Amino acid sequence: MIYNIPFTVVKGNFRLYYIFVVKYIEKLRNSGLRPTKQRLQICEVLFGTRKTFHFTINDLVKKIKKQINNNISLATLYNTVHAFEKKGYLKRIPINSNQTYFDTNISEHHHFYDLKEERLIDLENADVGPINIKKKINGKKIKSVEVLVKLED
Amino acid sequence: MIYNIPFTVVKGNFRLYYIFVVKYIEKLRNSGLRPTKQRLQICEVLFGTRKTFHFTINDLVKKIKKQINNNISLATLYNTVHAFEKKGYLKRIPINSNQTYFDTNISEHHHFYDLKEERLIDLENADVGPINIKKKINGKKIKSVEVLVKLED
DNA sequence: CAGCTCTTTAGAATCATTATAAACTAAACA
DNA sequence: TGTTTAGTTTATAATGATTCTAAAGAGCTG
Repeated sequence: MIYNIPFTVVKGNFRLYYIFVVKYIEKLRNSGLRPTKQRLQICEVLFGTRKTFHFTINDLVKKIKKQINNNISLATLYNTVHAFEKKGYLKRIPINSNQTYFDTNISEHHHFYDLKEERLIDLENADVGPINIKKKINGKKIKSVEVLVKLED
Repeated sequence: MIYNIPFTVVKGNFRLYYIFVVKYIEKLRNSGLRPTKQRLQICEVLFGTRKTFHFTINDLVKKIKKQINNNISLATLYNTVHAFEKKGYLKRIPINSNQTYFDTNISEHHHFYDLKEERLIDLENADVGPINIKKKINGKKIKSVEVLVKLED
């Protein structure tokens, strides 16, 4: 299959880049999302690094501005992040904050929240013993179990 | 000590009422908060029932309107709820929502969140097996461990 | 009662998020 | 390849929870 890459590569290794972009195109098509220029650029920023990370929409705005030679409207960032969340490519982190936090680490895991520094830290599943929920609510099943560990000095 | 109750009792048993109000006056004074008419009325709504409950500021507005023969400004509700949270009389529930949820149950416990009905349900500590956090962050200590169990049909 | 500080208040301001509706574009089809 | 269709992007407006402001009110101490 021939892929029509919807934007030009400004710098870097085109071949490698092409492979990555094709991967995202497949991913998006497979989940019924059209691989637009904006979505591919957002994929690159969110999923193009080895390390996973936490971010708010505001953080993403800054990352896009820094990494991409193009502006993406705020509405598109919201739409895309929400679409990715719905498809399971991102997770929303349950924490009280004026902004919503998302996580590119979609594995089952938990979080530390450093109250002083207002910083989230991953807590892998292996770092938390098994959690046994004894109570049952009839007609309902458990979709997820999320642990937030607040830290102080 | 003589207490000057800063508002009149509209209906009900005055004697019993007086005892409750005095209890709240002590509570507030002991934590450095002046026992104002508004704070006592809010105490009544939040702590005057046997059962604990979850609420948003918006819920509280409705409860106040229904139960108290007096209007309390929105700013005061925010101020008071935040003051009570700071003193440990209320807990903020870590959940993603456009509104902040508070809990009058300040015991160590967790929550179910019914995604379909958008409803919080208490999960007492005894309903959850012990949680063992194996990872340590140096210089930091654990302040709280909160579990959110999401439910689906 | 006087003086002081804390509290309440209405209304304005802020800020994240969502809605709108017009322009745009990927995909399907002729 | 051009046309059609449905999904997307965009600037901008609207919404809504929360916070700010500063002036008036009310506990508290002496």
